[in-house]
Amino acid sequence: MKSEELFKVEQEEWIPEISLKNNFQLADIGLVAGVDIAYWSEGEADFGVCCIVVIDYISKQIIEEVEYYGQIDVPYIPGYLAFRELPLVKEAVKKLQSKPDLYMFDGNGYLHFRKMGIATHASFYLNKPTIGVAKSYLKIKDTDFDMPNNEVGSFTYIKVDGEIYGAALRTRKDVKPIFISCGNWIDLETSIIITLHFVENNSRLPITTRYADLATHESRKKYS
DNA sequence: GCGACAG
DNA sequence: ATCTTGTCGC
Repeated sequence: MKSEELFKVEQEEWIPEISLKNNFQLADIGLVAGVDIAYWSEGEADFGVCCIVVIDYISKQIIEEVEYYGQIDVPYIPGYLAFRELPLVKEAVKKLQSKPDLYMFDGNGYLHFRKMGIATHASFYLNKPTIGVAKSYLKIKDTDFDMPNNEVGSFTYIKVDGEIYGAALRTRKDVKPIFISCGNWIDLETSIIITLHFVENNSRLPITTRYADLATHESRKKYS
């Protein structure tokens, strides 16, 4: 499916259904936050720093940036990313002065073998809609994804046992797709529209996630 | 035991 | 995620 078609249905006949699935109206989205974490180690101890970058949906200007770093004592286990990263995320969120209407995570939401990736898990602490934006594919029950066409905005649904878990989205031509899934209180189509809205010409990632990623790299230099 | 494996 | 040089391309 192409993004132009998505926009069309989003603004026409799908609106009633969308409004049942989202707990908000797209037009009411003002501030969107990008969340990411970078790691380093000191001897035997592992440390991480979480950065949150808040961006205005319309102007795409950065409204606020916060960071929080600390020791990490939970190992990375595929499927359990939230338990490793959320402690830092929660502390970073406490430092926010602004109130984001939506959060975008580096990782999956519903596209997860227990339908509970970090984006979904985090939503219960944030009480805000969340979107999962992953750079690589987390395979669920031997389900491979279909490669979307090589055209900006093209995507393919990822179905497991007939149920849609997420989408492989081509955000830039000639560049690998990224994997979008619902975190919570938002539907997949709206998640894709918002993601594409924040993609610019220098990265396949939306600037929310991209800026948060760059910020963590800068923060790490200070602390390590 | 072997392979796969978001970040 | 992180360790890292050069290199191909817009």
